Amino acid sequence: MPLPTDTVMEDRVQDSNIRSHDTERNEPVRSRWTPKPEQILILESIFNSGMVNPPKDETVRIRKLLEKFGSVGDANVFYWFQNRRSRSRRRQRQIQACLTGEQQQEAQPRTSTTGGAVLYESSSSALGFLPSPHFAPSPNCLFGSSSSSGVVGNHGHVDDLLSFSGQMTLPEN
Amino acid sequence: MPLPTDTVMEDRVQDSNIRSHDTERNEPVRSRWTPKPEQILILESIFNSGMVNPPKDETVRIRKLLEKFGSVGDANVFYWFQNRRSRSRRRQRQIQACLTGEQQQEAQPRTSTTGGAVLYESSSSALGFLPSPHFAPSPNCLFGSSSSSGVVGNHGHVDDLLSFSGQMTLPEN
DNA sequence: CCGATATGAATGAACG
DNA sequence: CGTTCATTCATATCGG
Repeated sequence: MPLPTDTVMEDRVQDSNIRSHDTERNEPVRSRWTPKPEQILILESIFNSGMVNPPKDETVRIRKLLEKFGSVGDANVFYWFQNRRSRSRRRQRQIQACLTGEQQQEAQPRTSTTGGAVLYESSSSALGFLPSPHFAPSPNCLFGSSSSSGVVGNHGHVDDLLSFSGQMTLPEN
Repeated sequence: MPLPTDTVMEDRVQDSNIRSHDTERNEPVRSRWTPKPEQILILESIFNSGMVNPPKDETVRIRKLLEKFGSVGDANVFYWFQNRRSRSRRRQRQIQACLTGEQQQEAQPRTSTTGGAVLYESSSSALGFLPSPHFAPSPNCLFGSSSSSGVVGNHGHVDDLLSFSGQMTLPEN
């Protein structure tokens, strides 16, 4: 079937106008985008509907949709889906690893490779996302590691490292 | 002169990070290369100098230069330039798209693909870049903020909001 | 006030 | 070269 293999998306990196102009005095000016409940609802709907990796076109459409409930940029939508995918995946992998650690169950032949062509991952299967709300992290496999410390006073001196050529042109941006 | 020029670039300021990345001696086993500020400066300089696609030879040279400030491989340099180009490109396109809504600007002087040569980007302007901290680059077409939580009177038709199919598994919030 | 967690944003690395 | 994944950083929110 002619899937819109447009695959021309990837639109992140927009200007994150932080604390620019608070349209409303009730707005505590957030530094980063905070999706409103309605927006989250929409996004999750789409994601759970199977569209885990919307093409550029769809991304824009989604953004326009979300915009009705609050300012949002294409990049935000893009990031949201990316993080969502990544997160879901990681969760599953962790859970799997958790189980395999004791069962060593072989049940994942490559996961069909992410780079295959998974544009619309069919969530018809029982997997893809976890319907469970917030299950307590498995106390067995998960371990919090507070890796603090690491104060390093590095940095050498920037000698004459700019001895290339002085063209110094600021092309973009 | 603190003129809010459009001097922008993805300045990621994460100096006060905890687990710093000391190179020699105490390597906290870093999975991927994290360029140090000095290295970034060098790379950025070169890039802004017009050399957006350094040949192998130059890559090696650059790598050796960077090595003075921390471990780095040729591949890292190579990847860095690739990502840099890609990102710059995307930025422009996004900005352009932003403007197209007003000016319908048609311009993309597709730099001739020099095959595998150096390819000095010609989109050079006359300006020196300044390592400015994180700041709002070019605020153009972007959102602002919004509030209105809860039910919103959809003054703009929500179209087929749930045309994707609402399976909503509602997390827990 | 401080620490842990959740999540948006950035970017290095790799795939096609 | 364009797109996607994985890892990391930064900030918000919560809980003590």
